[in-house]
Amino acid sequence: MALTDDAIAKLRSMIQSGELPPGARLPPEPQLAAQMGLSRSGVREAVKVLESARVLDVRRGDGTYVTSLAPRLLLEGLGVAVELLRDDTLLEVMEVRRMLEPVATGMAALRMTDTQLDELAQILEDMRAAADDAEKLIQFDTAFHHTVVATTGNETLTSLLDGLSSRTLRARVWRGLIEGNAAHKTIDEHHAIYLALRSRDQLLAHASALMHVNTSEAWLRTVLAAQAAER
Amino acid sequence: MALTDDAIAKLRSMIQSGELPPGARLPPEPQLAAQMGLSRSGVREAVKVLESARVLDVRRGDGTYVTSLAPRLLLEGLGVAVELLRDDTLLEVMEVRRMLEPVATGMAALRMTDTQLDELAQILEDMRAAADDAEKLIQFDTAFHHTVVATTGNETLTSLLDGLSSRTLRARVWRGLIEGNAAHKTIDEHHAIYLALRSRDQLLAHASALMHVNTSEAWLRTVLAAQAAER
DNA sequence: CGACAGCAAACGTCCGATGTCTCTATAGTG
DNA sequence: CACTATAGAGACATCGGACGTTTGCTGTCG
Repeated sequence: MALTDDAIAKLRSMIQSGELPPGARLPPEPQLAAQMGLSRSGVREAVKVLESARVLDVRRGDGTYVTSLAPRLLLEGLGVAVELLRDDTLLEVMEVRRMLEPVATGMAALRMTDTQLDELAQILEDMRAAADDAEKLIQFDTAFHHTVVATTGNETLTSLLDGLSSRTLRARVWRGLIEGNAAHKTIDEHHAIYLALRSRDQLLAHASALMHVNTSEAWLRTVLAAQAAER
Repeated sequence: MALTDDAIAKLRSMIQSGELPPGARLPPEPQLAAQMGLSRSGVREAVKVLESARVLDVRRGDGTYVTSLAPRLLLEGLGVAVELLRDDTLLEVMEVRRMLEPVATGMAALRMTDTQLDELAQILEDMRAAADDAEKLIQFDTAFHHTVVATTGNETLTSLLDGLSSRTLRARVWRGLIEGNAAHKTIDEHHAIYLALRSRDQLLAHASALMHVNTSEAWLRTVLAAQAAER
């Protein structure tokens, strides 16, 4: 096919070139169709694709606008992509986290403010209180890591790591952790990371984060193996 | 809106649940429309979105199929996302590369075969021969880093790093490098990485890769600053 | 047995109509 | 005068059908 894909490419290049800057409003669909030489249907498909990529923001009854193009938006798709990866490639994802998250945590140790540390302490407390509630544990776990990475001030990095730790991936790991009575130990690992961050010790933060991701990876392996055995 | 997005979500969940495994063929569009309770137009938009995300493969005259869902496909979108990032966030991307690529290169040092090393040597030679041809330099530069990272055997990692080093980003850096008469020095950096890999020295590989990314980052800063000054 | 023509199925594209939502300007009201 | 309710215009959402083009298959013919 060509027409619709051409339209997608054309819109993308108009945005990339600055002809359609963030916040700009696109012409109405019929007009856009005329400009690009295809029917409104084709334009709608093209717009829909860019909307799903968070490049365009379609407001019904109003018009279509270019988003802010912030990393947090454009990299959102990474999360859904990871959700669709097959089981055997999840270990690859975990390996990337293992490479990236410790470095990011180490960097966070250098930049974290007292306020942010207190925030972490609060999350840690919540986690302890959540005990065996898998749902809440996952939620606080997500918040913990997000908060740590976010303090690097690098939104791209944060979005990437958020995406790599998709919800279903986290859920699987925690399912294993809880069933294996390792939730408590894992919460302690978070505490260790917290302590390293509070002492602004980059190396220790790096090491504790690596230990932690390693634990997650191990449990993911367990869960995947158990699941494979079921068949 | 709801109908089309519901359809997207429904298709995605059918794929994620394994109801539509890789390679599976979807029902024809009209039938799909009936199943999901919307018109063919809506189905087409949904399919188009998933096709652009490399989740579905639409073959005209034949039918629509689920792709292999390989990381290389699903993470392809990262590249186009990075292409659309605004200039001020490119430095964030570079910072992520700076964190990830050295680790990956270090890992490659442990796993690289002699054949792969020879391949690298060839690329290096090509690079030297390309001299001032920016186009070729970019191409060989891309090949060099891709080859190194690919030897980690981690397709997810490879796709991520490929995506982070988008073509336009590379092009900008090299433009700066050439205009600044630093192309030769940069090629030497590649040589240093190569030597570290050949001696299977993980730490040295890590260090040389960091030095190299750092150089790229510095030139990106220069290019961005020069561009900002133009206005 | 192989090549070719024809057919059926499926996607690509277009068109026009109608529904629904938003924004805005206007008229009305206290 | 300020505020509110409302009517209308504009824009996207969805639908239904029609027609073109491509692909894969199949049955026939040499």
